Order: sequence, then C-alpha cells, then structure tokens
Amino acid sequence: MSDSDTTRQPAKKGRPGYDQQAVLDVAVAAFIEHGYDATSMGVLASRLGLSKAAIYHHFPAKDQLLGAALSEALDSLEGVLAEPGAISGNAAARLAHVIRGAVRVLVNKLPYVTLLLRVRGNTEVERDALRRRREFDHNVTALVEAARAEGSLRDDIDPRVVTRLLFGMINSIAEWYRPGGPESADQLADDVLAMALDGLSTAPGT
Amino acid sequence: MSDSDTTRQPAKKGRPGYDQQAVLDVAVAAFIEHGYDATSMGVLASRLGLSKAAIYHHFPAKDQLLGAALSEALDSLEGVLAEPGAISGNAAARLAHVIRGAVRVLVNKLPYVTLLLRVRGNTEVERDALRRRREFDHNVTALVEAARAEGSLRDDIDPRVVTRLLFGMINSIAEWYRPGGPESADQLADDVLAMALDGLSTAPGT
DNA sequence: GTCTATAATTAGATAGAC
DNA sequence: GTCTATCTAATTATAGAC
Repeated sequence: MSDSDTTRQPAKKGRPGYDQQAVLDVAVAAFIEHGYDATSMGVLASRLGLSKAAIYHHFPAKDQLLGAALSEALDSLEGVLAEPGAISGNAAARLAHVIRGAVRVLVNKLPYVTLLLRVRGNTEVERDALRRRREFDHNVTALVEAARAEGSLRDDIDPRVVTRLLFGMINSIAEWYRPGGPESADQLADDVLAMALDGLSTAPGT
Repeated sequence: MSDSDTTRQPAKKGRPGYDQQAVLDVAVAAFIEHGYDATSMGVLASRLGLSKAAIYHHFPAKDQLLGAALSEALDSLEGVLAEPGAISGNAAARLAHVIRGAVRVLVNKLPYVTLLLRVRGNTEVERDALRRRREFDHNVTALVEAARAEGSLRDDIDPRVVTRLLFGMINSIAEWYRPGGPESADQLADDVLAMALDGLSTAPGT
C-alpha cells in the first residue's frame, strides 16, 4: 500500500533466478512499449532471457501479468481516497489532497498506472480493472460536487465534465513524465493545481 | 479537409458492396472497441459480414486500414494550424483559436482522433503518425511560448508542461465524449478554455 | 527455476473461381 | 466485389526432464 518505488533490486543471487516481481516489472515495461496485445510471450521470454515456459512458472497466464500490474495501480489510487487528508476538512482541501495524491501515485507507480490508463476491457481482468477505476472516478466526482456546493468551485461547468477534464490533465502526465526528469512529483502537482484552480491567463475573466 | 461528419450514408446499392470508406469506418469502430492489435482480420470480416479475403480487395494490408484513419485525423489537426485565425492576431487569440479548433476536430472526427491518441509506434505506419503528431505539438508549444512572451499567460509554469497539460485535457475528451450527448463541441471548447485560462477556483490565487 | 519439445489454435495474407 | 480454400508463421499454453 505504500506507493514509493517501482523498481526492486535483484535482492537475490547473481542472475537467472527471477522472482515474481522481477518478471512482472520486465513484462510491464514491454506492455508499455508495444502494447499488451502486441507483446507476445515469445518476445517477453527474449527480454527476460528465459524460455516461454519459464514465465508460466511465475504466472499462470498472460493476462495475470496484466492483472497484477493493474491491481498495484488501483490499490494505490484507492489508498489516496482513504488517507486522512481526503476524509476530513472542507471539500476544496480534500479535493486538492486527492489531486496531489493522484499525481504522486502516477509518478511513483508510473508503469502500473500507465497500463491502467490504457485498458479497454478486452478480457475479464481488464473489465474488473475498469470497474474499480470507474468507482474511483465516482468518488472524485462526488468531491467536486461537494466543493461546488461549498462555493469553492465555479458552478458554470458540469461537475462530471470538470472531473473528466481534471483527470484528463493529470492522467496525461503518464504519457510524457519520465523519472529523473526536471520535474518532481510535488512540483508537477503544484503545476496541475495552479492551472486547474487559478488558470493560465494573466487577465481575469477572459 | 473539411472536418464535419464521419459516418457516410451507404450511398450505393442495397447491401454487400462495400466501398473503401465503408470498410474503413467499420474497421475503425472495431479498432477502438478492442484495440488495433487485438482486432483480427477474422473478427473484422465477421463485423462486415464478409470473408477475410474481401477486405484485402479494399486495403492491401491490415496496417493500411490504420494508416488511412490516422491520416484523416492528422490532416484535420494540421488544417487547424493553417486556418486564418491560427495565423494572424495576437498569440493569445491564435492559441484560443487552435484550442477551439482541436476540440472541434476531436468531436467531428472522433473515431479517427481516438485511434491517433492510442498509437504507440509499433509499425512504420504508426511511427509516421507519431512524427506528424509531434510536429503538431511543437507548433502549439511555440504558440504557448509566444502568448507567454506577450504577457498573456502566466510565466511560472514551463511552456512544454503547459502544452502537455492543455492537450492532456483536450485529448481526454475522446475517452468519454459521445455524439448526441448533452454537450456540443462549442460548449465543450468553452469549458476547456474557461478551465484552462481562468481556472476552477472562485477564490483568486489559491 | 529453467529447459526442450510440442500441442492446438489463430494470425495475416494469397490464389484463383465466380 | 466477394467467395472458398489454403499457406506459412506466430500465438498461448502444456508436459515432463533436469
């Protein structure tokens, strides 16, 4: 449930001798690069330097690799909604906390969240993930509505549109953010909040 | 180059007797539903009520179906940058024009743009599309920089981050907008501009 | 934990008739 | 413009040895 760090050290011996997590990380990187469907167990095996059969020792099927990655992302996102800062305080503060938390999770679990954002519901594993993601969205929309009712947010845009544009902005970070780049997660969260809440314009009321 | 309407009438005879455009539209719908890689020529044939071989009469290969769709999207987006409103006037007005134009293209060519936004560069066709899309982004970033130099936009966020968050917001519309829904393209563009330029907050300078 | 070998199925694509 | 039939290669997954 802690959302720091996505890459584990080998932790074990010298070389071959993968554990589940190490196999998963390589698989996730491949899924991101070529897409889940376009990544065959064959190229996955090449990347790992293993035979295809060896992968089946760690995961019973290809879609379980995806499932494990999606769960990791969803556990973290749902965790944000359960944090104290998302539960107590006025709605505007809780919403800001959730926005910061979502950016933090996105950055800290970048590969897993990246996969989550690309899921289309082809398999039962993917449909499960979509269901959990939709519930997360509903919870955020409720927060937006509360902040609006409170008078903290403008009321001339539909709350669902607001939530969608807001997370459109946040989620798009997965398409270009790379760890070790110039921006930190906190700075990125500041930028998102500044743009979303105060806007880009220097002239008021364009 | 006109970007209205994506669905053509049969225009021809009674039933089987597809033309290229009709085949393309069915293929694009399938690609969106299941993803390009997960859509086999077999299921495509079923959807069309044709044999696989018949599809090859209209398109020489599977990736040419994708290529035709991506070109349509890119032609329209590039067309926006060539419109008078994107060329003359101050930078802030030109940027607003491009944002409105991008939303308009997104809505009017929804299926094609949706596919464009999902391309990862697996094939040469996809890499070509990514190159064109990158150039579009560069042109918009230049506009953001000009608007900033002009004093119209806040200068405490990196222009590339601004462009990416802005188009993250715009492009995310493809994930939920459905024609015939409550929002019109113009209204949606208004919402995007309102949120991006003036922000959501009712309190100034949060 | 990894291997070789292979089963069973499906993929994209073509030939040639109508 | 569409068909049936077919090709080759690749796909996911399993069996069983080491």
